[in-house]
Amino acid sequence: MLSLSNSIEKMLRIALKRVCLEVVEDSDIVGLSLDPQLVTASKKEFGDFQANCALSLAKPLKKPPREIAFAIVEKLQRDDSFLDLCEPPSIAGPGFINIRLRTKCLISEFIDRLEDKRLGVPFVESKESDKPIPSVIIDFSSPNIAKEMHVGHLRSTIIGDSIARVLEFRGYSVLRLNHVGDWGTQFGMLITHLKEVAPNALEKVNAIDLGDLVAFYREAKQRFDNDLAFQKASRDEVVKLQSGNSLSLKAWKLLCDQSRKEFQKIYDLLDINLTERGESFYNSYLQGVIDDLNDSGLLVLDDGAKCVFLQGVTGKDGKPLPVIVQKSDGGFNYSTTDLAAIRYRFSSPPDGDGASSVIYVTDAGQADHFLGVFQVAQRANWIPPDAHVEHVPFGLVQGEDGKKLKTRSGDTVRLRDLLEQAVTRAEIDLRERLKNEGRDEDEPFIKNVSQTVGLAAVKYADLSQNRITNYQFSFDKMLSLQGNTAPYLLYALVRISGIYRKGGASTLPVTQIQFTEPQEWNLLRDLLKFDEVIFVVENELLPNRLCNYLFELSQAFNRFYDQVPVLKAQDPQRSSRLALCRLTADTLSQGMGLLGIPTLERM
RNA sequence: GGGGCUGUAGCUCAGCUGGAUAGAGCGACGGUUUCCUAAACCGUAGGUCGUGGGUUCGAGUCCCGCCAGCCCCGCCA
Repeated sequence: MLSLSNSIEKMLRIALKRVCLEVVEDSDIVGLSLDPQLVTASKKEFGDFQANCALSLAKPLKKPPREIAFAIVEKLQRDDSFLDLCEPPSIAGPGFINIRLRTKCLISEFIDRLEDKRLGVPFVESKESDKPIPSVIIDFSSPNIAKEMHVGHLRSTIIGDSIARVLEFRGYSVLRLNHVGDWGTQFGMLITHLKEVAPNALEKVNAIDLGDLVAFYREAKQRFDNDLAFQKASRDEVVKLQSGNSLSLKAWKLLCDQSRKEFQKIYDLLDINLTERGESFYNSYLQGVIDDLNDSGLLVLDDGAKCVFLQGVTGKDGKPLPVIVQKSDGGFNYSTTDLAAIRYRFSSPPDGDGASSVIYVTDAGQADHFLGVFQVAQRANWIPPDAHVEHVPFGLVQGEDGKKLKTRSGDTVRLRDLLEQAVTRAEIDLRERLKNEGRDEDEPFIKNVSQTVGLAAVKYADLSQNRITNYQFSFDKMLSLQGNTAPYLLYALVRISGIYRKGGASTLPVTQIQFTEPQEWNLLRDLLKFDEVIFVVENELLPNRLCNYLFELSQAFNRFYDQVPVLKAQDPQRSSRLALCRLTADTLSQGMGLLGIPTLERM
């Protein structure tokens, strides 16, 4: 309904301007807001839209708001194009203008949707016709080599994936980058440990399976924390690695390959596509970052470290905080890498991606870091004028005790186990239900439904919450099959499939569509809001808005399904309702697809 | 000490440029099945929107103070 509300807004704007001109002089109108303040009606009883402008204009126009509203409505009632779309508007309360779309208008929108594979969502256009479609880089997931993926990665991974899917659907050219932690000081201890524990691994190919990487990492970390000689060896190893020592590189590669295999299992399970481009990719660009910063006069040597001091960000003593780009020992750190990445991503090919927008999906704890890095990049002129860079933060994953789940030293829920458990619990639940209902299903069906439901539940639980707030991790809630959960949405689709299985074929042309029940109109109105929701998700990068919408849509459908017969109805109701079911199914599966959740015909 | 985020029903959370009587879900209580999958639907109960000011015709939403929780704060990422 985006195009409809845009049209109505234009008509309102014209009416509003005329009303204002009757009251004030031409020269005074510039100071007035001519925004009709058209929004979705706050309650269904009020209609489809409401215009709130009369209230805020009361003071400047020195007239009661209801009088202004009345004048606007009067103008609208003389506008044939408006009356073609809407019922005569009404005034309510202190001066709200309530607008209700004509049923023929809703039905014609509905018919358009039925034939539109994109469900009313337009393709993105470049601002200038000669320019290519904007390309967006989404940096998400980004686990660390030699560590297991845990719940924290889950958030970044599925939120990032969903945002990517929405932008792809809109037609952006999207590059999904997995900025894996495949470089840095932790490799010193890992390689040192590897060399001691499994020296053979470096001689032959595939000589060793590292097995549990978490255990391996823990062992190395523990030795690093407690053994001074090991610490020294680790630090030396970092230098060797960074200077390109072949044995060190081999060990490094071994660790990366092993991790990559583990990550890929999770990505396959979750159906996540990513292009791996780890931190190490930017190694050859790090010195360029320093040189560039030096040339632009931003670089300051402080306490032996090369820094850029931030503007407007002060620490203790009120002094500006630095971003350290080269440590006093000559080594680079994560800020250097992130800066190199920004520079590369915005630079034109071949030594860059030429992105018009870069989005980072990481936890909110990194907000300060990114703020600093973005500022430096800005001041170094690495971000083109039309381009933008954005940090999309999300809250912590907390346990049921409300405390952060540990990530560094053990006691982390492994993502693999978590997903497995979700699927197992879905399976137990399914088998129980089959038993209770006396249904007999084969094993492939049970396995497929369990996996789909289990994984969907995990994804949806995370996505359906506003990402800014902390996420309270709870197996029970995540896997609960009632309420605002993935299974509820999946079930609505299953019901629709059921109707088609029982012989639901439309027998009348769409021109005969008509609706009579309030449940039908409610469902129809919800269906037509899909394009607006996608617009919001694209702009706010909040997948939970889409979840909310899909939940409300499912509720509207379930009420319809419960109270209005489809197959038993006579035409034209029967065909009309079948069409409604079809669009509901299309919208739900499209919407869930954008959340990265596959759907089912039966469950 | 400085900065960021959060504080809405017993619990988990929505609340879109400030707008009409603050909404869901779970849990609790009660009802619905000759009918397309009851993983559903309908109803009841439950709120000084952390707190005190301010701006405004109008504040959960904007501004300031305070309280509480969590996170971050120069050579880890």
